[in-house]
Amino acid sequence: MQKMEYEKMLYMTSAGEMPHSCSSQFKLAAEQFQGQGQTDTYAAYAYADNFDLSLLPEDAGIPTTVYQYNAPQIKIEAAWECASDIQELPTVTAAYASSGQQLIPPPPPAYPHSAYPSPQSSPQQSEFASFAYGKYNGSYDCLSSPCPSLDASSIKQELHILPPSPPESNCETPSPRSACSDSSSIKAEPLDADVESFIDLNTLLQQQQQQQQQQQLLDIKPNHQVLRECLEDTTFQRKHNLKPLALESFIGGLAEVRGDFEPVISLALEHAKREADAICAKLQISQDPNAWTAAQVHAWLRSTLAQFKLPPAANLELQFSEDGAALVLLSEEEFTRRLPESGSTLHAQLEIWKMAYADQLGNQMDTAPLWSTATTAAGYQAPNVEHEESEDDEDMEDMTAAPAVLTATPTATTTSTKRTGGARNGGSSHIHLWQFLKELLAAPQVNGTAIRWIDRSKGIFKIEDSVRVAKLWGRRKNRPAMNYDKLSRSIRQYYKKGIMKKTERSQRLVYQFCQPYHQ
DNA sequence: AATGAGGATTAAC
DNA sequence: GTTAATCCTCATT
Repeated sequence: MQKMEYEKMLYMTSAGEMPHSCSSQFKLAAEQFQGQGQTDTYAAYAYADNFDLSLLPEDAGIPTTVYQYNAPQIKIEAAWECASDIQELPTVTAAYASSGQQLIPPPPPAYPHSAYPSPQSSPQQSEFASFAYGKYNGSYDCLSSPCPSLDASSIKQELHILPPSPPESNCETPSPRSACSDSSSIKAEPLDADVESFIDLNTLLQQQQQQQQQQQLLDIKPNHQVLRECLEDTTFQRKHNLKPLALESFIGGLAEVRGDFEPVISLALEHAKREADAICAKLQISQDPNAWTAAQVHAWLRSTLAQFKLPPAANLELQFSEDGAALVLLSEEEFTRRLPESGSTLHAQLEIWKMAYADQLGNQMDTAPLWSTATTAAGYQAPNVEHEESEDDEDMEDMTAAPAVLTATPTATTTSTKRTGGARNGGSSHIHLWQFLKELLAAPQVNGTAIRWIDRSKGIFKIEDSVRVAKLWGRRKNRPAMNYDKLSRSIRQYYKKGIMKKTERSQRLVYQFCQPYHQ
């Protein structure tokens, strides 16, 4: 792993090699936080679109830790890139226990799962994508940094020192292109006492603009003199007690990467959820898009169009006759076909809603029992410590521990109490298996790498971890004895119902949604 | 051994 | 009646 691969990673996103799964809506959520902790000059370099690789020091001297400071943002994308390769989470949180860093005792986790971008959306899906790419572009160098000395707790500390956001100045629209002018119409009702900890997008946007200005200034400097100077400057490393990292440890570092970025993603998802809460309250609609009536779909569409300052659709009701359950099954292409100007944005936003709701369900399913076993008075107990009574939960516990770090912050202690923790199934036990599978496919923060799209346009997916998918299904249906044998039997029942089928060339664990169920 | 296919029965709604 | 869970046998990979 030398410079070549280093460069490859560095340009992975800009070269269009960003995995299809790295969705724009996730970036959308992620960029809500990009202002945080980004006051350091180095961050601007990591952002630079035209980051000159020739400026990088030779292999041995790559000051990888310089870019690690940008870790929270970078890892959001980076980790999804590698998420499919990370199955075994124990190493993730084991890092917390072994890092030697001072760890803040975690409160109950707000989010048991890491939040990964939906694999459904294409990079060109929305205008946010280019923005996000521009921002995070060139940041894959962080992938090469296992960050042994910068764990989530330090990230949290960075976030913690941010100036507090004015509680009433919410600009809740997640897109940077959506100004606050419309936000009054969707302003969050004080649904609970946690509103005051709301993240203020105004602040974030201002910080972001400052960074853009910084970047522009840098761009016009000949030979990237400032960049050179900063790359050679090690004060940053000393300041943060960072050590140069061996690129060879990249693979092993991915696990830690995942652990590190989860808090930020949880925060992003948290924000998305709060925004959704506010809109739900205003429109009097369910948080679950599947529950929307056609009229509520229209209300949501109009609200979202206004929110993003998109041209209002004259015949929205005619174009979208679906109810919520059908709406969530529409592809981005279908959205775009109906509304060329705004379809991708609407689809992306809907994906965020779905993700936020799925995350909430995940919390309802898993938070309470996991918290009690995974993070007790022992503090950061290494998750790979056996919990003999709950083998089924070990994968979830692993996902829970990392986000727990962040929940110590003022902005993230919020929903852990407001959720109906411990209420298993959350009233979603009527879900059909095919819907659940689509939900998993759309919410990899829940399923990890257990199931993924092979060819989304054709509705072909693969169950990568049959045991895990079966467990998740069993959890959802409150059927502890569920296994893949039973699950697959149900899937096979779908054959004659025309819901699913095996692919033309039958492959193990590969199934395909039939057309009406996958557009 | 894991997975796939499908029959049969049962339970929940 | 529908759907899924469960159990089963047998075939395939």
